[in-house]
Amino acid sequence: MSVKKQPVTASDVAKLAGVSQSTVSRVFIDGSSVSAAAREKVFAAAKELNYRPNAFARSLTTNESKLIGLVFPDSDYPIHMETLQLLSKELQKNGYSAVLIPWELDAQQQHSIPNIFQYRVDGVMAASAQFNTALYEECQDFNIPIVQFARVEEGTSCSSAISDNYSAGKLAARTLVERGAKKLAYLTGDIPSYTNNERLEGFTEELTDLTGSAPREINTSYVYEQALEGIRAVLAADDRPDAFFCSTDILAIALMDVAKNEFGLSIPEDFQVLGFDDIPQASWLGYQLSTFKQDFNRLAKEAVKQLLKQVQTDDQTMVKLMIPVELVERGTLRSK
Amino acid sequence: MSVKKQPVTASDVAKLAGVSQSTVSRVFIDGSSVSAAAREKVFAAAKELNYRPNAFARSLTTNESKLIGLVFPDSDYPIHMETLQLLSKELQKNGYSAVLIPWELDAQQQHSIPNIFQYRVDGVMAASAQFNTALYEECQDFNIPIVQFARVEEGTSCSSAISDNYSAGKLAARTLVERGAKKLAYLTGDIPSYTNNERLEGFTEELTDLTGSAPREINTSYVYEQALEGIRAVLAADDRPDAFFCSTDILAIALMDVAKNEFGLSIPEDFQVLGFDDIPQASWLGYQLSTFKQDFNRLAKEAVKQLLKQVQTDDQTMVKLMIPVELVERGTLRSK
DNA sequence: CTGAAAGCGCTTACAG
DNA sequence: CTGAAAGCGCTTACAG
Repeated sequence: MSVKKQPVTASDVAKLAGVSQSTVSRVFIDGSSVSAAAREKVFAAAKELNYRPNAFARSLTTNESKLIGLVFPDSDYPIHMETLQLLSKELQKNGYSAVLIPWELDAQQQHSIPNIFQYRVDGVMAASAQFNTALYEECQDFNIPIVQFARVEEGTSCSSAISDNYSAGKLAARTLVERGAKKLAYLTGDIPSYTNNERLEGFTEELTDLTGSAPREINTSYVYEQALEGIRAVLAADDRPDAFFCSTDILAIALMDVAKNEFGLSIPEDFQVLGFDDIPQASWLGYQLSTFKQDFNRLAKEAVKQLLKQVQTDDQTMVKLMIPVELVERGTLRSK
Repeated sequence: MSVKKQPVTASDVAKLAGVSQSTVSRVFIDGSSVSAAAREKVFAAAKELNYRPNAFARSLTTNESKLIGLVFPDSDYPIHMETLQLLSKELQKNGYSAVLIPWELDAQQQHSIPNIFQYRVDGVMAASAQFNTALYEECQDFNIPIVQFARVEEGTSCSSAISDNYSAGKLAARTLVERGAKKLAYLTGDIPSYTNNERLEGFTEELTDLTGSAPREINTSYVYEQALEGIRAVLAADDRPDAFFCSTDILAIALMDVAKNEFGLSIPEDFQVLGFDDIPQASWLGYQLSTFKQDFNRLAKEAVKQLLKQVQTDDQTMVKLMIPVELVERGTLRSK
């Protein structure tokens, strides 16, 4: 074992400061009654000894760890890194730290999820696209609040902070119709999700209201390479849509890539495209994709706020926070 | 405060199993001597009560937390998410968990780094592009091993696992010259880094050996949007290079984007391009970028292995692990 | 192999 | 405001 420097404890500080250990402890607890004089002496001693309260010892008595388990996004989808930053910083701001819970566990490893609970996280933020049932049940068992970030798993009861996908869908329909689209399609991946359904529902309802007919729904894969084939089929057919609302920017980009590179088509002349997410690539020179931007900053703030509320109070009311989405116009829509 | 269920402790399990609390404890420690009979009884009781050893209590006595602080990548660079997954899973595999240390802290927040040390992480993995001096000093003070992932900060003494940038640079020069390039350039960003220097050095040395002259060095920004202007200037000038070795794929893509979209140039006809990283976009239809692929899987494995070695033994020898890089040929190089 | 007991570094009533 | 003491849930010599 490594020769770890003997850590300095509250008692060491107490000795140097000439006060009791209890007093040292109080100095580091907000709202404790300590005289200014004692406080000074303790701070001085603590600084000299480079003292840090031991969070483990603390949580042993307080029964709260100030640790939040973070189930983080699985794919390398371009915005996830930012999301993680936001979430982590927001937690930090509130005095909490994030412990990573790797989402991908095979059957044999399933038992390692419980391991995370050896650390007694106060709450769990689920930001992964996959939803881990074992994790969910474990949280239920231990009465640990869990909130879902930018996702909703149906059939579970946890709070969530998500973008207003339904309204985005409606706005997409309205916008595309306004710009003269006649044959609209909704291009999406292969994994069903609540957020995707909401978006499709909004899109369909609004379009039906406006034109009397529903959009064509095209299912392919969320993975660029695997989406290509399906897209080729759609573009090659006679009934090619003249407007696509894509459920991710990656899909929109895959669509544009095959349209331009393999079919010699122009956008928005041959068809209009609307994406979703506003990933960095959406603004690249070759794409200039019009898309919906999710307010991840606000999503993170709200999600953390809600989680901490559930952690710190008895109020376990499940709430679904809806954050508006913004249409970012670039070059893949016709002008009005 | 929330009504947290009273957690079940080793004593509860002991009572139910009809053994002492010490025995329960031993059952959950690998290598302790416990009779098979006792072990069975304890497991049964633990299962029934849904018992999880409290890691905080444990680390209070063992003086090790099995927690690794993870300073994670700052940008939304497309491969970082994968890296995080790999690192986190590798740690998990070894019985450790990762606590996030947000890298971006303004002056006022600098004190929040020390806070992370209230959790007594056993080691720190620095995977961020930025290097936080406060963190580094804190680690030194507390004698906490730190290893750098895919980066090296000069003037500090910590181990690191990085790609063999020097050899990649040499191979880039050799390859480009082989393919007939005469006017070679090295296109890079604005933030100097050890890894970038190594790559440039390899590139320069090999090129000088081969042709007698050094490459032209072009500095712009690592951010797509901000790189555009500099690239335009280079492409507009008379002395346009006929081959670019780019220090990131993002730069290579920005270069190709302006070349095609604004100058009507073709690649590799008008010039050849070699990237670095092999981000997902490199294989997109519109790019087909030839590039160097870093072996992040191996980097993660080695980095974790090294960190845990330093955590668990007295051997604090600083090592710099060099992982080979692979050239992925796609469409931006001429044929031999 | 196993139990009783001390101790890890804190917080928190309880007295004063 | 402050100190002495109990207690949080474990691990680990120490005896047996």
